[in-house]
Amino acid sequence: MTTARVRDQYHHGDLEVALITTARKFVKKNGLESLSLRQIAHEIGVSPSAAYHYFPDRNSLLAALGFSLFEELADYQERELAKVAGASARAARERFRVLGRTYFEWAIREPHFFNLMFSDFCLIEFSVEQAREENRAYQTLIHCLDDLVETGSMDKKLRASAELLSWSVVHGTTSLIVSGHLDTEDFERALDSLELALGIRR
Amino acid sequence: MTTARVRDQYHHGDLEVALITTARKFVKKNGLESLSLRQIAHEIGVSPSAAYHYFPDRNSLLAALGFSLFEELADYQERELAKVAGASARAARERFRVLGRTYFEWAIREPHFFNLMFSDFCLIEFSVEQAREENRAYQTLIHCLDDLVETGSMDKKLRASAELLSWSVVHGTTSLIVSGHLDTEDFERALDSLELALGIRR
DNA sequence: CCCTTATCTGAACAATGTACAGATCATAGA
DNA sequence: TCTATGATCTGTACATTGTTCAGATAAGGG
Repeated sequence: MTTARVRDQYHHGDLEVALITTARKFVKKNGLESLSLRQIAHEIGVSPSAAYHYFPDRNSLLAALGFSLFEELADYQERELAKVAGASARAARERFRVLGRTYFEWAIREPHFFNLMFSDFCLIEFSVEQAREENRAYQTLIHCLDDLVETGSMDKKLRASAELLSWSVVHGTTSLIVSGHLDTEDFERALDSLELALGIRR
Repeated sequence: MTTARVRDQYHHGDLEVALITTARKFVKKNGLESLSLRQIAHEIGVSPSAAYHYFPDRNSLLAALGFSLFEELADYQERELAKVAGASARAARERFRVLGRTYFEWAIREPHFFNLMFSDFCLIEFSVEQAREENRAYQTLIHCLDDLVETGSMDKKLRASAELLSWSVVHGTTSLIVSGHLDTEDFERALDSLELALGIRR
């Protein structure tokens, strides 16, 4: 009785998460620019100024949403990685590609999310918390590269370069494709080139 | 007498470029979000609706600005590249780094410009014209890579991968640094790794 | 010199972010 | 169980924004 689909209580009960959830829905559909606090409030069935009890301004709501999206991405990646567990060289190589592909596919499926995550909005609040979240993905990458070395699938000499290079290539192509400067099929090509350059794949 | 610093004529004479120039100034200082057509018009000394004779809406002005920024970047890169002309292997390698560094430094010096260039605003109008502008930079890269192969500074086998990989790494690290996910010094490290991976440098 | 056309003005409108004073409720303490 | 305190939300208000449109103004060709 405390929560209600159509507002029938003076107190919402879960307004903070409702704000983020609804913001998520709007950003997903129309991107950042058109996002309106008033529309969100209206959708939830709450007054325009209610949001200011949880967020100092519109930017902060966007930042909070961005933060939650980093979590979502990391969750998604870990879920997909679990599907190709295994100690074999083949599994290690597959995990490397899956790690890149999930990043890319996430961005392609929800370009507005990707744009938000790397926009100005996600610069202020993020430092410790975001770093922690991102480290989750980064640690996964490190682990993945170590597996490649251990199974003899990657040139050991390039191991030190591999982290930064992999992340840059994956993020770079993704960003360029999302912004329309490269074609979709370029991603797999870039992944191939990356593997070749890192000495991965027999 | 046709142009005037302080408006004293009914007709401005050069309103279209004045709009872009002034927009450039505002974006440079405060980024995209805060850009206001009314402020621009006020700064120029013209009525708020005057802009609509040249641009259908605010987005189009931003797109036009973005387009001109791609030109600026290409100009800047070509200017810097000219400083390290030469047929030697050393010169070719230096050009490769300069090409990356100018991209990066441009973005670091004017992050708001970089954000605009790869934002949603620059997706609509750009297809033919932007492609041409970007090809200017891309052709430069191709030429640069060919020089590396010719002077024996790059593994020929990796030549095919090099274009996409180089652009992705340079754009990727730049984007991640501008958005605060990597540190500034990571760029040169990434460039080193890229060269190593491509077999460049003795 | 007039008249057509490009250029710009002025007033208007709806929507937005945000501030603030007050209403409403939930709950801890009596 | 009653009450007061604090958290939560409303209502109103304001300045600013993008955008529209009818009309004023100027430039330039016939």
